[in-house]
Amino acid sequence: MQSETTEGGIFFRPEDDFDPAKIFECGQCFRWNPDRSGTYTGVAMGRAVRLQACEGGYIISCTEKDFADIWFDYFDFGRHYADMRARLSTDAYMRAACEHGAGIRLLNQDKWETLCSFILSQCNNIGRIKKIVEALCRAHGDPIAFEGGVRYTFPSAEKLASLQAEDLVPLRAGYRVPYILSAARSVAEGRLDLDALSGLSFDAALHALKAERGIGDKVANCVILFSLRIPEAFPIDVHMKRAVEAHYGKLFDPSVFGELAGLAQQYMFHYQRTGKDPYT
DNA sequence: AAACAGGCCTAAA
DNA sequence: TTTAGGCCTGTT
Repeated sequence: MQSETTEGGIFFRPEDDFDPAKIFECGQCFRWNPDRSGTYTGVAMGRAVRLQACEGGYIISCTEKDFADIWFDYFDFGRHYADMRARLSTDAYMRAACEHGAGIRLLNQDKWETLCSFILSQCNNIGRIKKIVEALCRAHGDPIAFEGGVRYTFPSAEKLASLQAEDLVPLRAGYRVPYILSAARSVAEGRLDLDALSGLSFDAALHALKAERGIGDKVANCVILFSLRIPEAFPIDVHMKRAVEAHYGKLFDPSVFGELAGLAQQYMFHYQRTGKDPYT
């Protein structure tokens, strides 16, 4: 990947798929927002950054060290998405989904933030999830100075574990509050070691996550795919269920996509939500 | 107004 | 093993 220090941050030229709008709006993250010009600002990995398109590439407002140590991996620049799309284009439907989703990348996000955010996501729409997450960060995260204003980090599991349910009433997160507090305590007290999970098999990681209150198949698969980097995770929500059954029937097994299953899911999901699939 | 959201849990077949 | 109803809250 070509990158260099420039005015306002690091200039980089992605080798293949990189469409910020698709990456940030395809439902895998909740803390990136665009302005009118399509420039995104986000808070992730304990930092606030701006990502803007420019002639021939993009500029991200960070140091060279952070680009190498954090953002390269966060944006999954080590994998070749054009190749993976080609390998997933095994039938007319997947070809259409891959083409429609060209530019998507799977982010490698913070494990605890992903776990907590997707617990909050259950039975909620993206707008409300984002509001709840921002309220959580504003109230309990650490402030970061950013472009003359202030942003807030995602609060650590230890921080949340020190709170009571009544402290989180202002989030308006309802019955999900006890779930995130319980998860925070499991992580803070070492019963749930998220870093260790990423070294396990998919089945083992799934089993460990589902042992937590408030974490079922869907949330666990999101955590595994979006933060544990175990690529065969395949989250199935109501939209995915519809897409899968329409094209592959009720007996579909995501393992037919092997290690590309998670990415296949993203393309299918995005196509289902924003594309024009004549069969669903 | 009543139903429904990008699930999960529990109880009951 | 599968299914129904309830759950906080906000929106339609």
